[in-house]
Amino acid sequence: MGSNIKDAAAGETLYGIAELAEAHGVSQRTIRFYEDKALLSPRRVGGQRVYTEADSKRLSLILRAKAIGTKLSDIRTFLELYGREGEGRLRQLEFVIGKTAAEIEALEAKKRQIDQTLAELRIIHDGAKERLARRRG
Amino acid sequence: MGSNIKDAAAGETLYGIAELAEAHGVSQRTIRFYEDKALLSPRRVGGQRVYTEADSKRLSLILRAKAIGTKLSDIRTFLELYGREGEGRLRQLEFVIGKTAAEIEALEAKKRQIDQTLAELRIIHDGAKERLARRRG
DNA sequence: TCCCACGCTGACGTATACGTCAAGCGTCTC
DNA sequence: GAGACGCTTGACGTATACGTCAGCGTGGGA
Repeated sequence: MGSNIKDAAAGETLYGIAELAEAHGVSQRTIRFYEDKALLSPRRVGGQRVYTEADSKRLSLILRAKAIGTKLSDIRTFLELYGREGEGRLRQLEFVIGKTAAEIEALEAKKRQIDQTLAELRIIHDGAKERLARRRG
Repeated sequence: MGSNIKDAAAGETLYGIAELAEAHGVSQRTIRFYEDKALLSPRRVGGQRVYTEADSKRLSLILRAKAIGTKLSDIRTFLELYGREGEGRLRQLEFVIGKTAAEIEALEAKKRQIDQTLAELRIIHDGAKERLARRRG
């Protein structure tokens, strides 16, 4: 039972949209939305979407990128980089190098901002804890 | 002469909305929007908004929080914590401690995600650079 | 004195990221 | 074979974070 599609002829593991949604903790609507945005492009079996392990990992990437505040449109261009990464054309390589460098810099800047905010939060947190302790002590 | 309001009676430095917007690199509309959302509440002088240094710092906080992906509504509750932080009532202290702890944890999780993404990006980046070097070498 | 730059408010528009609802089709089950 | 599910598409709705535009008021310089 479970609707996992594992044919006798041991192919790779495939998933239906319900499973994928469940596994990643997102709604089916969200997954279809990502498909509209060309972030995912599952195979179709009689009209129904069928996802591979690769699709699943891709979705993980998407969700992680989203979690750190990357726009879906940016995520899309990045996934294209991933895809093209294997190709060797010069212009493409330069493009990839530039894009990744820029993104790396942006993320490191974000980390610095987070660190600064963390520092402030800890001051407030620790201060409040101390005052609480004094009141009780 | 810039419209900086510095009266003879050396009070604190005050800013008009244009200056504040310029200084922080945001639009006036954005600043008014934040006021609608109760993130800022400048004094009024004959209907016009007048901002203090404190307002300016507050705006910095808001913008940094936004940059790391915090929703404006969350930023607002956090600014309220900042404000109340001085008070000593027990329930408030506990509230602040809980909220800040949760936020600290969330930010650290975000940092971990960023680190993971950074690692992946560096692999792609370095790989592309290497292939580029080989082609040219 | 007149006019323009600046600021204010309010209404409406836009982009992003989904949620919700309706209607239809295929299949599984009793 | 009749529901009951599950999945599909399409249309419309919603929340967030602003941008844009119109219309009005005010103060200061030519």
